[in-house]
Amino acid sequence: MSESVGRWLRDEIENAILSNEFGPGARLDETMLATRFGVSRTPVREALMQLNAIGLVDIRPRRGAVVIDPGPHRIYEMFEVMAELEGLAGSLAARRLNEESRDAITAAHKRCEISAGAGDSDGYYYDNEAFHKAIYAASRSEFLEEQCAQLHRRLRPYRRLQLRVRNRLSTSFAEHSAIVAAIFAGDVEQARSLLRAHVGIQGERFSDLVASMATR
Amino acid sequence: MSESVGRWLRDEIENAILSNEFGPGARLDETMLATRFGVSRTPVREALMQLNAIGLVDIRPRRGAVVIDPGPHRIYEMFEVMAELEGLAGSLAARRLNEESRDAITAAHKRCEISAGAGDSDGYYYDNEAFHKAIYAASRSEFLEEQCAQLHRRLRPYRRLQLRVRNRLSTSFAEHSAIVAAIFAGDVEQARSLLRAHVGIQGERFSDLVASMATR
DNA sequence: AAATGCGATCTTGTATGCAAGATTATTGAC
DNA sequence: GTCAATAATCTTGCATACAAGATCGCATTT
Repeated sequence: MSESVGRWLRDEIENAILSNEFGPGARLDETMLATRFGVSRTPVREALMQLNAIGLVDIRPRRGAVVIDPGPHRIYEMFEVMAELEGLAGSLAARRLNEESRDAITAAHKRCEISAGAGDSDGYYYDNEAFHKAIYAASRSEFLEEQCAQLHRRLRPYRRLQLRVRNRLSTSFAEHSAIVAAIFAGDVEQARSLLRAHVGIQGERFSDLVASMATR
Repeated sequence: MSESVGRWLRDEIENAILSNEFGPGARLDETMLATRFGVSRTPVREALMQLNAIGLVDIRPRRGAVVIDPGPHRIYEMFEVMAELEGLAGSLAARRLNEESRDAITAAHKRCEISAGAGDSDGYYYDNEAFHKAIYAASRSEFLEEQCAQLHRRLRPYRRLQLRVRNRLSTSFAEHSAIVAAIFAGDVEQARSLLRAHVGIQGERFSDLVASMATR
């Protein structure tokens, strides 16, 4: 609570959305949220506007805010863009690698190896996140890093769903190893295409997942 | 004024920033803005938060909002990402082209030809914008289209600066022609690399421009 | 019985008020 | 004369109040 109430509320509501407590299509009543969090409507409105700007909620004038439902197709589009941005990050990382970035990537990769070996799906989920963040940072492009982190965050729930798929952990880790090798070898184009494929496949697998769920 | 005051204010302040009336680093005093536009502080605050989310202003708790000064290096980073996204849009356009998109691109390209031939820098500026928007739309990826449009908008002022450079109009138009040919031929990789180069070069030229201005 | 019009109620959008932190000016000491 | 500390002022952040549009329900009509 050391920060302003508005920012705190934004994170709080964002988490509630990402953890599916407020599912897609849910109405976000200002008064309801205000009483729930014990604040007035003003900071609630501010939080909602920020979530609107991020793309998590839709605000229609005089009609309130609702949680956006991206739908499988749009989620696939988001993975497509994510793949491209990660590919760029990987290529820049391969070109500009320094010792600090190299160590950070190595450490994150090691942690992934441990959790993947243990079959710890939740653990791998977090370590995987750190691994990708290390690559963003290694690109040495602050803007790209921010864009990647933001999109990564929005895709979080779907990636989580994704890792539950059988054998995905070891496949993902094997891909990581190849990516690390390419970056460390300074192979710009290889790093780009491997990362693009790594993320892109996630998107495709995701839509498979959704499709299989929908037909049931 | 049919819309809400908040949205109107957001556009108003955004324009003031993009047209350099509020230059980089300028303090955006809430009360000042409120009296200037004849409204209360509440909608001003909302507008500022939206601009903060877009990335145009920086809001530090209890210390007010200031117009962000990206600096040449960060602007170059933004062009770098823009190049990648446009490349993706171009490749998707080449793969998914339909008659409607084809006509839209052709029409926009024709308008560019006319204004470029007339040496009309301002006219070309708008037609060029429409041309790129036509390619975003042709990608048939709504998410990508939105991302491109948003970044394109943020880079607007710098691109404008850019077109003043000598011979840039005819060079740009020639590049457009090659891009259109690649997309219409369905050459996915060619469309991607041409667009990437087209935008990327803008970024490089921009930093040249800034560097030459800075040394004076 | 279904549909449409009217009114009550609820929700959002904007304004204003008040408290707390930040900035600035003034005063005092060295 | 300069630096530091304290007080006054200003600005932001949150809460509350009020107005206007949207939603929902009821009644009336066809």
